[in-house]
Amino acid sequence: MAYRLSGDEVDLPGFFSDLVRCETRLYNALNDRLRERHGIVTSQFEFLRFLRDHPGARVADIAAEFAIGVGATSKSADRLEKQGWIVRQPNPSDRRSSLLALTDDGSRLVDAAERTFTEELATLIADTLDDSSGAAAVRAISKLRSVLERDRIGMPTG
Amino acid sequence: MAYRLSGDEVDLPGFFSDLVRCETRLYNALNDRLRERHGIVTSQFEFLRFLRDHPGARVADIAAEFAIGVGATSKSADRLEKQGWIVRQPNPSDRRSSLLALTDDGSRLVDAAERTFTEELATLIADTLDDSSGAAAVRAISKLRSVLERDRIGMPTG
DNA sequence: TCAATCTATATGCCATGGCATATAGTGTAG
DNA sequence: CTACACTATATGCCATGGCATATAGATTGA
Repeated sequence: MAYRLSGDEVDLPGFFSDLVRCETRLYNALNDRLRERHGIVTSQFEFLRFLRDHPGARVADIAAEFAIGVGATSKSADRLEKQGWIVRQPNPSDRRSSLLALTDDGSRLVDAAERTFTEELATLIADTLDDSSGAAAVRAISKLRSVLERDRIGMPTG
Repeated sequence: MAYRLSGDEVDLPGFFSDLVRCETRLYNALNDRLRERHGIVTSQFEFLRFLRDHPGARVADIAAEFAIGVGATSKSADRLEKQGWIVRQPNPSDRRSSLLALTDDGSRLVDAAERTFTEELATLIADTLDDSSGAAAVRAISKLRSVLERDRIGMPTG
């Protein structure tokens, strides 16, 4: 026991519950606001924002980013394309895949939705995280994400 | 600006992305392991564990705990009941609702699954969170959950 | 009492995601 | 060149959850 000096052992199942509950409630609250103001939900906003920041991404790139299956990503792209917010452009270097890009409408939508998203998120969590413990939490979650991504934890099969 | 002394301002959208990505990957990884060993997924494990720790809970209690709709909760209970892991017992003080409880099979299942869950979770995150920043993160997420629940943020309508 | 109202749950329809599989296109060994 | 393995995406079926609505039971005010 000489090497177990810290009092930092944590209740991991309790932490996991807290993490999931926070995520659910924040997602729900952001959904409500984005739906009411822009007719989209948070997952769609995240998809569009990623595409704005990574133009020409392929379906597989998006699936990897969000740790969802490529099938689900393809269907999600179908729906956004049907709404006229994104387009599939032929990929000159590989005809199996398409390069995805925002339309002008999609571009306007994501910029407007981002303002709502940022504002709502600030009202939801800024006060609670605005101390040194909050800053530590932000760093720790960022590190956890890096580790999970590095080790390719929790990638769906399809 | 005299009162803005700290350098702790955080990138809230970045934090939200990290939080969601962690949750997704952890949930996926736990799903894989629980499915392979016990034939259930994480949401079912959480439902059963809550019922073990709150015997006689009603559908509405479970919906509130997990911040999901009562309709979804009712359907989830249907599926668990069909598997023989829970039962709906008549509520003597209100015939509109039932008191939910684990069967013996459900009880055995949740205990076995809990061992898998705890073990897998430790493998996934113990190392990363085992420092003072991790402990701070655990406290901050716990506090955030409390605030969100206190303010009833992100409760679905139905 | 009893009508109006409220509450708890169940159910239907829709959207989304997982997983399995199909299909088209790529790369490669020979 | 060409068969064979591999890869990227699309699609079908299923499970799950949101939201709207239906229904039974509880509550309340006159």
